[in-house]
Amino acid sequence: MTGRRITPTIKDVAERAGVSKSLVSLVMRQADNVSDERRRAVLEAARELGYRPNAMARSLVSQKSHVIGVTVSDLHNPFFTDVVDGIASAAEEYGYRALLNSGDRIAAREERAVETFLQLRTDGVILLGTVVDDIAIDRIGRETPLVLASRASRSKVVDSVVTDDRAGSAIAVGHLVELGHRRIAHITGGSGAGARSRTRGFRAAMKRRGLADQARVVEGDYTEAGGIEGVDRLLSEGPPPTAVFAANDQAAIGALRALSEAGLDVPGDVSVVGYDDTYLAAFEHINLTSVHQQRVSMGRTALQLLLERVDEGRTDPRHLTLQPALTVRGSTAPPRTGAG
Amino acid sequence: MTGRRITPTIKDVAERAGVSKSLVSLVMRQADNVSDERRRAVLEAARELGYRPNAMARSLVSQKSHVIGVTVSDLHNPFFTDVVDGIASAAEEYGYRALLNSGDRIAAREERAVETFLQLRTDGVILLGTVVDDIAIDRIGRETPLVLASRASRSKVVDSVVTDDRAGSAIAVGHLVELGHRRIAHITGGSGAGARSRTRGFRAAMKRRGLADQARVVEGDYTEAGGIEGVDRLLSEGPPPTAVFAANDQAAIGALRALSEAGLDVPGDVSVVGYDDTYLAAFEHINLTSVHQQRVSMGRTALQLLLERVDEGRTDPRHLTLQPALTVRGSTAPPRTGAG
DNA sequence: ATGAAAGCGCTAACAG
DNA sequence: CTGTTAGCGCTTTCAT
Repeated sequence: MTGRRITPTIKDVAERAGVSKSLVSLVMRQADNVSDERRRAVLEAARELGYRPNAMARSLVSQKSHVIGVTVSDLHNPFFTDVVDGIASAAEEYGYRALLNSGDRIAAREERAVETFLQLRTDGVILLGTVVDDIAIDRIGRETPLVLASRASRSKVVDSVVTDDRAGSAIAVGHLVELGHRRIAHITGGSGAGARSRTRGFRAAMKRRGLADQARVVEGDYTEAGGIEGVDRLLSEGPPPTAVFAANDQAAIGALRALSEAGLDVPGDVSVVGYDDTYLAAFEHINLTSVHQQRVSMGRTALQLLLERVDEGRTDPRHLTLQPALTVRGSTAPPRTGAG
Repeated sequence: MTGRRITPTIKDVAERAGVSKSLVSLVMRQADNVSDERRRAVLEAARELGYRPNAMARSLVSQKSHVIGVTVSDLHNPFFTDVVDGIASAAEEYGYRALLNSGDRIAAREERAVETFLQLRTDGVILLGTVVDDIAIDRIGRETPLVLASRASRSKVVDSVVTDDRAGSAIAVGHLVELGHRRIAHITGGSGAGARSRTRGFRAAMKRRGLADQARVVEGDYTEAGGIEGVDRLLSEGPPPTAVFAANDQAAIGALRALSEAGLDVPGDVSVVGYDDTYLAAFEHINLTSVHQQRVSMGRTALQLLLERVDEGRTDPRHLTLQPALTVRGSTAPPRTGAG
């Protein structure tokens, strides 16, 4: 046990069972055209030796690893980990294995992770919430089957699946307007993923409802601090809004905090809507109405798109859009009478 | 471009550069005993062809993958993702690559993830917050270099690195007692990882300070709901505590919620301390005093332990303990005069 | 400094 | 149904 761990090979099993390597190979791959007697012998020898097929050797010859690589731009973002769940569970169903690598929001790190997957000859790659640019994406897409999750694209060589963020904003605005709100402010997500679409969606929705002049937009950055600053700015300039729509939950939580520090009640004085419907929003302590994305579906869809390329050889690009929904919680209510 | 992607091999590069495969191999591995002229030729051919060494073929012969497998019991737990950061960054420094696989708190899934790594012949495995039992751990430890992170162990065949949870509880109690609290309650983490140690640490610390009779313990389960129930029970039975020490941040947040619903002010009426110091605790909206674990260090340490086995051939077990600290925020303060 | 040959552990025709 | 023969793409002696 203290000596060098020696891993048995197919040859060891063959010798022990008194058969050829091919026979062992067949048995290990559950081929049906093997006599019961030999099969039993092989299985027993394998068990006794603690034999485990070497996946590398196997992939080397079969030119297939049944492994797909996934880079996650930010493992700390609960949104992404839900998407990962979808990817992993779908992969398992289809007989694949998803291996993760975190990029920490740094393009160079993500590219290195991709390089690892390419050298490992994974069957395909999913880039989740990637921050690498379109040029790099196309370059990678020409090297391996590639799909983008939660990252819009019009590439001709890769697939993508995203949530319709403009629609998400429209739903949020719709909810607030139906409650009776008119003076609605929006805290943006700055240059974050999907932030621009969410802001465009907000503006368009307000305009569509004839409230363009009531719409106020302040810059944020998808962080709690950004949400706090955003509300501070909104309260110091002009009449306070009766509702705030933040570009993500973190910013919405910052808004909650700033509003409460300003002595304003949520949802009594001001309603707040977040985006992403992360588990943070569901905390009873926070209880935030939020735009929900189909996270698990996004993951499953990404994997399915990838396998269309890997297993079925599709090469023309597909760009899918998932529809968001609204999870209504306690942070939204009609405005105080006469205040709207 | 639409045809089958054909990946160039070392042979293609050799032919193009007009040299032998061995020469290309040497150049790709930055060997120094190669003439500048040939080296340039090889490098150029490789670039033109878009050659990328096949890591599988390489590992197959060198018996080394430079990849280590990491199973994370719960990717959604921010504590674990920080540990992963530590593992990944240390791995990179030492020339290794960490590949992740989530276990979703299900032993069978974790074991399957491990099986994948074993078949892939990764150089070693780290089990983070694993839920698999000691028997399985020893079995795996006999198959591959293995270290446990955030999971105590006395195994003779694997290493482990954990936080001293009893000390963590002692620090929390010490902080509260120094503020003047005496009637201190504890909400446990049920059967969760480390929960028992935290509770034992709480009891021991209270006893050491002569407050054994003031200590109240209610069962929880590391969730927000558990924290809410815990506080409800504390408030309905006997005199309310002036301080609550929850076994993790989630439960503490539940406690915060229940206390505010009961009309009690934090920290005015009741102080609250959490455990793990996750980013949740740092939200200004939550602002929770919490016991901090050295998460990134834990990850780095786990990787270093693993490499001692992989690179240096160590086989005797090492079990390390990291010391916790307290991050003081706004949820703790002296009790109201005369209330303690 | 460079090349030829052998082989890592496995699968895939091809015979029989 | 089973064994033989070639490789998969690479590293590694061993010559030269």
